[in-house]
Amino acid sequence: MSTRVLVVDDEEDLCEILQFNLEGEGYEVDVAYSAEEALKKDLKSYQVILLDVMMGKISGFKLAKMIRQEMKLSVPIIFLTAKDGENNTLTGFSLGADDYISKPFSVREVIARVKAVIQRTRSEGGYEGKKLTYREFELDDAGKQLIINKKVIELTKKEFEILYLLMDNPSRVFSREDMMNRIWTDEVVVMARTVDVHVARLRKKLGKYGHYIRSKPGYGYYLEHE
Amino acid sequence: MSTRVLVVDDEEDLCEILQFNLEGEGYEVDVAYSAEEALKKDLKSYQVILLDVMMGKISGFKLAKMIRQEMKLSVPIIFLTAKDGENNTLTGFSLGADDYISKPFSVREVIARVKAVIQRTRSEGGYEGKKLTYREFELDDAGKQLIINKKVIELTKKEFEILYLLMDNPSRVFSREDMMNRIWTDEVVVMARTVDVHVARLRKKLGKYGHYIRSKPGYGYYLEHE
DNA sequence: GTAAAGTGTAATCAAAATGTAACAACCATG
DNA sequence: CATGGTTGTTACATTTTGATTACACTTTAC
Repeated sequence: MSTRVLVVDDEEDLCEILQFNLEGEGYEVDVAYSAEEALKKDLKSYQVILLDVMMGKISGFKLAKMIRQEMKLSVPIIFLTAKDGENNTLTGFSLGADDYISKPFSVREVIARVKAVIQRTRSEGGYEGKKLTYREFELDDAGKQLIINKKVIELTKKEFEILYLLMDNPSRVFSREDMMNRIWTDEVVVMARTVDVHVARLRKKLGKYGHYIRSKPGYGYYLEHE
Repeated sequence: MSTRVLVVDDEEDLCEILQFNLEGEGYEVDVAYSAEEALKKDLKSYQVILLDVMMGKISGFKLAKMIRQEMKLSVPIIFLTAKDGENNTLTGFSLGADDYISKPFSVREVIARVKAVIQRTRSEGGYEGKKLTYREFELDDAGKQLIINKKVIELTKKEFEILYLLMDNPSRVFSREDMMNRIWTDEVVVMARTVDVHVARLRKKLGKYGHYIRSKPGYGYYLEHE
């Protein structure tokens, strides 16, 4: 799942710069030039909202309050304020809070914040401690390990990601391309056969359960129906 | 009883951001844009007061003195100070269990402090000597030391914090970023490799138990399953 | 049944991640 | 203003993982 970010600011230049850079980081970026425009979006579909405090009729604060109080959304919000701070190097931390950045800010800084916020919400919400199960498999996301009948099986990152994908959507067939898109970042391009090799290694580690992962010739891989 | 917080600062944006975020944390937040305005409030009804040092006619310090000496209140005060190079004119300032944060700060930091202060005043008297154990490790939070088979091992602060984090969540994998965020809270940014070095030093002190701390390539560090 | 396409997997080399010593900066303390 | 302890960074050694290729084997299409 790609991470979606919404930028709400009436300065078009700024929006473009942010959009360009955040997209460069692999985020899917949407832009709104006013609070009204932002309200037309499906706000709950974003992982982070960057919000200018000073804007046309409806201020960023009002919008934030609407988002929180009326729409009852808990999307993390990062405020952009015009008060110029000097050098904001920042890394504070506390769970569940929004944040603010003073203009002028460096793009680097914004990206750092966005990453931090996403990181935080990831490890906070249902993501942490998430355990996927399929037959005798128990995939422990926090521990990045697989447990089969109380036995721990260590997986490499790629193996973990492949198994995670499959167990998250059992009985769905994933083409090699699907997997490449989901598991490998855009900059990295690998051969389709590479997927096969990883699946083979994963199967080997699964021992007698290896055949739970099945291949459908011409289509891809999937988990056998329970 | 809900926890009441008063924010006193002449920067309206900042006040709003703090109010918004603290309310998001479940606090009841009141705002005053000047010392005079603050004095009209029922100051003893707050559990914490966030106070800007630099403000109009009456400075934050003066207000604090009035609160402490004339009104004889012991409400915890957290000062917000403008960060200037030759700081520490503050260190001599000991009006009790107060705290101060330099601007520019991150909202997360403020919230963390507020939580800490409230926590502290709540559990006053009852000393919290939390002890974590994992296999033959016994981590004494009060003494900030590790005991293995009756033997005391002195740890540096960072070592202690890393071990504490791991022992508090055994078998969970912490990325270097996780650790940086949790352990280097203040406005310090360190390289990810710095975490590695600390882990290495910690392992060395743990001697033959060093391998209890394991690394998972691509993910981070965790405590070996017992 | 046979050819073509698709898949399984061992072996190999390259790349990434980790372990750690060494050094420099920092800081509290006497 | 030395001093020892702590901390952050770098550089290099080592380990682990990852990508590709080659060849054996299976499935599919006709």
